Amino acid sequence: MHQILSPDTFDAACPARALLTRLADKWVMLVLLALRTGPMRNGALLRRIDGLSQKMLTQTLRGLERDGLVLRTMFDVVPPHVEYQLTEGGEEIARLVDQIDRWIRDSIAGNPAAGPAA
Amino acid sequence: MHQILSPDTFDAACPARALLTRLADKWVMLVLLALRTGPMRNGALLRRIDGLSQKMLTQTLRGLERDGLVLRTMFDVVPPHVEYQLTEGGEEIARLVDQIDRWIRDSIAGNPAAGPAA
DNA sequence: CTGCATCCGGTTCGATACTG
DNA sequence: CAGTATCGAACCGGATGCAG
Repeated sequence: MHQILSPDTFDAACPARALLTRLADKWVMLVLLALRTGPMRNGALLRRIDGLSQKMLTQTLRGLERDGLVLRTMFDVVPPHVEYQLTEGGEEIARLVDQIDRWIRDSIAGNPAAGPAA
Repeated sequence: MHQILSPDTFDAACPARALLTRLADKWVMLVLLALRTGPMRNGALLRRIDGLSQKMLTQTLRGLERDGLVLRTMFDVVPPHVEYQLTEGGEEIARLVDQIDRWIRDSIAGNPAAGPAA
């Protein structure tokens, strides 16, 4: 277990680090942000996130599902209709990711030339 | 520019998304967390973050430096002495990353069996 | 519409050896 | 101690084709 304010090493075997590592992925972040506006279908996510392929979307959603951050709801109709939404935990994380995103955008707005650097 | 609460797509060319994407990396997150305790040397970071190679550390630090989140200080002595520390912006981001980390650890502590899922 | 299986090129990454 | 250079292996990720 790694924790701040202690001299502990960040053990690769730590379950918390494993999860953090899974979240540390660009598609994961973008999907979490996208889902903040509400439940969405596969196609909608695909259309909304530029550059995201079907393969990576499915893979990302499955991972988020396994980690309990996203809920998948299947409506048994034809043609198939599937919706994805954030769980409570997912919303918590997504909120924090959004804060990072906001900080970045504010930061860039303030320094149009470069990144966050002065 | 992508932003929450708007129907905008998450444009791959958006500078904010580019930066978010760079932060969405496991070593970046871990290094930011590690540096929260204060300035650190190359070797210390290497020792502290299990599984981190010299190559990836350098690469990660260079990236964070370019984005203005980490400051590199070189003391001109032999043997060489270099210290890395968070900038103001770096601390902001690191704080948010730490909140994600905390949430994860609390969540796991509450549900030892599985992940964040209920 | 949703999603899986396969292929395969590009990138990443770790190990090692070397420099100042 | 800090960092670079090189190389081969592993992984990632997109394209395509197929299925329920």
